[in-house]
Amino acid sequence: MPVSIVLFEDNDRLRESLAYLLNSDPDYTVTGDYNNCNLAVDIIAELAPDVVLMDIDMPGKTGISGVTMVKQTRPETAVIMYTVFEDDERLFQCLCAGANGYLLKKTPPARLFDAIQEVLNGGAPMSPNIARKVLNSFQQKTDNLYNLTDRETDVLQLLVKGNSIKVIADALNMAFDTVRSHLKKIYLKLHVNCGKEAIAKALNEKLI
Amino acid sequence: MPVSIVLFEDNDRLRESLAYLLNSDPDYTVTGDYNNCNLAVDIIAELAPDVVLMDIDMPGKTGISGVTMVKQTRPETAVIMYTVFEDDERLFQCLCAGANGYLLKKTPPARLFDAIQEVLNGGAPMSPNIARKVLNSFQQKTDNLYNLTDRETDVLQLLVKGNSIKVIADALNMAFDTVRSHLKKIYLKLHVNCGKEAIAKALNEKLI
DNA sequence: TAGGCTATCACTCATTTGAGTGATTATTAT
DNA sequence: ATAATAATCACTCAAATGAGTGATAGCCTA
Repeated sequence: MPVSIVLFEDNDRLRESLAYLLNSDPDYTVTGDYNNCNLAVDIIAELAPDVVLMDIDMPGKTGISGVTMVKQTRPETAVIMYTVFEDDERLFQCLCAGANGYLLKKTPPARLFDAIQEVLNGGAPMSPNIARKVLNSFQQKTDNLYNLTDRETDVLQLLVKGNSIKVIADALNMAFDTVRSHLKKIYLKLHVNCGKEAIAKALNEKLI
Repeated sequence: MPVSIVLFEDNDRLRESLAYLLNSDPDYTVTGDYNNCNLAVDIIAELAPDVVLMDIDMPGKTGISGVTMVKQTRPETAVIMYTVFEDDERLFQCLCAGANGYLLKKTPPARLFDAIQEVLNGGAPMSPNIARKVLNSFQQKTDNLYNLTDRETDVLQLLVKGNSIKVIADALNMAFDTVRSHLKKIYLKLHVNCGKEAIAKALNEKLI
């Protein structure tokens, strides 16, 4: 049985040529193609495709919510984004929504067959730039963006683990009021007003 | 000028056959091969290779600290992990250390040339399983692991942004004491003792 | 050597928070 | 119909925290 594919792509010419290309190989069959993903839930439930190729910028719902809908309806359907966008914002939104691959439209069309095979074999096809961005996102290290001193960093690290001032003081062998003194400077430097905000900022921006 | 490559791999037979394979193509040259990465800093500083192939399990320092050393010494050298390990633990440690690619040893050797080209072109070659794991890591949403109710989730979301009880109460149109009531249940369910710990746990485990 | 930065500690005061206890209402499940 | 759960609100009390102010000592630099 050929691999069944559904396309969501608002550029009619592109969508039709993609369908033509994929259908030209008997191992693949496009069972549906749409210029928006507003009804993605019903479509996916009905067609139950193996693979979805999803554009991002479409009238109505974006491809990002498209991924969410597909995955909620049928998690086993593999979704490959197919878009011109390579900004971090949209990229990571798609990944968080559950995309299984991310190809830029400059990808040579022949590579689509490889990508579909790859995703069916449990892989995650990505354009080179995209893969690099994804890997880079793991390299934390904000080069001490807020100019915290060594001691302030010590205090912040313990604070972020949820320790109270008293415990931090014990752990670092300093007086209770010294910790509070450091905390005040930390809050100033991070532009926050309390420990809770500092923890949130430190974790979100990987300052620790 | 051929692409210069350094190998760190403690299996002598494998290392030698890799070197032989890569040297067989005049576009590539292995300028050094080592059975451990203890002296990686000096080696990289001296040889300044374009690409490093790095094993993980080696006598002395692991390939994980190997990546760190290479990247600290010469960030522009691309490091491709080449290992049998595909556990999340080591994988993400390597990525955080700055690895630019991650290939499993079951990769067909011919694919090494592609991978090296890919990494030189700003890509991030990964074995399919690895790429999938990496993408999956973005799908947060621990399916309500701690059985928080809808309202508790509302409160936690606001808490995590650093809001005070008073602000949360206003935002959710509930009484101050209602928020405190929800917070107590949240702390119970998360097994924490205070808001700071709750924030840390929520962010670390992506509960929100 | 004078000024700046860091690390240290102290004291006050008002606010915030955690913990304990208890209660009402509505919805859901058995 | 009864029990369980969720959501709501109230009150107390002690502890933790933030903000303000100030001080001392060591180190580095201009």
